[in-house]
Amino acid sequence: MIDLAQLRREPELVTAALARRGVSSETVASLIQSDKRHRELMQEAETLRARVKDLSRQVGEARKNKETERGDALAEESKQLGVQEREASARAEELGAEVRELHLQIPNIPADQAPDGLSEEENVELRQWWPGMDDGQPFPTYADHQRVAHWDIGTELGILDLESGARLAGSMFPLYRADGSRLLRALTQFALDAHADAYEEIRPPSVALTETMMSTGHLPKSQDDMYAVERDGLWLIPTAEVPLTSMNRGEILTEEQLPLRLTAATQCFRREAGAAGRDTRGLLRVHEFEKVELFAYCTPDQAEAAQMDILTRAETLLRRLGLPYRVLDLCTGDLGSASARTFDLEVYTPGVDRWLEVSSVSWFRDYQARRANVRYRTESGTALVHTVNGSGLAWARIWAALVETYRQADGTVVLPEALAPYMAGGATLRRR
RNA sequence: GGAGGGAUGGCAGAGCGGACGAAUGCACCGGUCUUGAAAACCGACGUGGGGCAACUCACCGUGGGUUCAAAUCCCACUCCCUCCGCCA
Repeated sequence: MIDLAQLRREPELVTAALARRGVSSETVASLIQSDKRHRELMQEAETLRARVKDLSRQVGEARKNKETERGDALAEESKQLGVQEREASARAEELGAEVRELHLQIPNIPADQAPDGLSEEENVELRQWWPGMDDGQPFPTYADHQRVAHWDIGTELGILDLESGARLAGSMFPLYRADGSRLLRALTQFALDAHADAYEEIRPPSVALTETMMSTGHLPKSQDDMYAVERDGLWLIPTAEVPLTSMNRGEILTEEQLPLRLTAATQCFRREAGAAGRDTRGLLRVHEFEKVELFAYCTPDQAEAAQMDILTRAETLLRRLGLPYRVLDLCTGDLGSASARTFDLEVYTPGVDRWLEVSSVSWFRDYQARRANVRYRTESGTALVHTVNGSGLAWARIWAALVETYRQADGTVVLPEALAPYMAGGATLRRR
């Protein structure tokens, strides 16, 4: 949620900033309007409430002094006022709900540095990297044996079984087997080890309460993209960002605890409603995937460095895996609604000849913290923390990139050095 | 799933219809004393909302209810503890 106090203080500035990401001034104006009216009604109700409390006190006093008649009269007066107070409170509450609803719908204010734009076409590519680039070599050229889609390689080597996955859970639920399954496990291990120096490893539940989903902004907005376990009021997490952001919900941290950095490997579940059909073959887009997430609560001053650290770590993993990638600075129109600034990492996959998003590194300012009510103690009181997060990395697409990039002429896949320690059965994937 | 007990400020813990936003102890912070520290003493000491301010409202697990008045009474739920059952 954006800061209502700021909206009241500098409405033009906020309106202009939100316009950069396509929020109409009418939307903002209606929130300002409702908020104002809400405060008026609230004051009205509170004044009445104060009078009821005062009269009640007097009733007690009168009765204590055995002034029965005066007590009864005061009680009666208070009772009348109570009726008015309840009405006023109900009106205020009604408008409060309206304000909240409008408030929840307003996306975050984009960072000044975020490039302007309306859609993903206007994202800015900051840089590319590929093996050998630092030695002045050109972007790799790929042989024919590398121009094979991962779903074909997977079937050929018996390491990816999409048919079985579909039989068990429906389409877009991949089933990995043999070396393919082990590769997935190796990747998680590889990444968690790489982040262990600065990030506490967390193994959170894979489901979350509605309340928890609310605090990250996934609900109610993205309800249709989430799997629900309705009977128990639970949702399958779409990313570890959900549990990590809410871990300290409602708490006040000390400044020494910050930046509080966490990492977690979890399954991620996404319904991808409406996405079926296009761009969904193989592992391009799946309902369940494994991901290592990096996350930090920090002070506003630490936020930029914290975001850069996550971006650097994600990039480092890609470099160690020897996979070409590019970094995009998302334009205002393509930012996730809670984000102030986001960098996407896209890996190049030669078999399907595409750039696939494998990480999205975002700075949320205090937008999520306000909803989750996570604060830290400052000299003069408390302040909301900033949150940043990003994947490091999402494995389904990395899996695809690896098998396509490292496919040999003989059809086997020879994995990069970095993974060797984690592939007990050998770094060469072959049919067994 | 069954029976019982519990949930109050950073922690411990009292309060069980009327000035309770809440005793007390500990912790933390400021001060006195001291060469310095400890001890002792004095003081401050929850969070959030509204208001220029005086001030005011909300919050004692959560949500409802009773009452002139609820931390306190009633109902439902959640979580924790003990015991029983089931179980990876």
